[in-house]
Amino acid sequence: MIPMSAEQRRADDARRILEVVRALAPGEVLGYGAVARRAGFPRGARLAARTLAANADPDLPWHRVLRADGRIAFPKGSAMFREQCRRLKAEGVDVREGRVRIAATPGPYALDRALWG
DNA sequence: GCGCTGACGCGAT
DNA sequence: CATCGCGCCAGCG
Repeated sequence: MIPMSAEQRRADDARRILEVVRALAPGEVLGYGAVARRAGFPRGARLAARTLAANADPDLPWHRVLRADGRIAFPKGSAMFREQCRRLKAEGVDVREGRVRIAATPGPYALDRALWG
């Protein structure tokens, strides 16, 4: 095993998380924990959140990541909250009261296709 | 090392 | 449903 500095490890973890987020198709939403699982971090919900918070890539579809219960993670009414709402609606996602009805989400997607698919 | 904090999750109430 | 509590993981003072 080649030793990796803590800094390199963080960068690598972030890269893996971002890779999963970038793979999300328009209208496909996923929870932070689900994103982390796909990236190989069984209990990395917070890692996913941190990674998105630090991200600067303007092309990253960060708005497709929600909390496990389908609600937007930002405080209701905040600038980020409104921005995420706007972006989701812009791609046809049904957002009501800052939350997405996962079960009713159209397309072949669901919240991580029932969390494990 | 210690405690607090957060774009979290989940079961219990 | 809405809340609470507690677990979890990193980062930071």
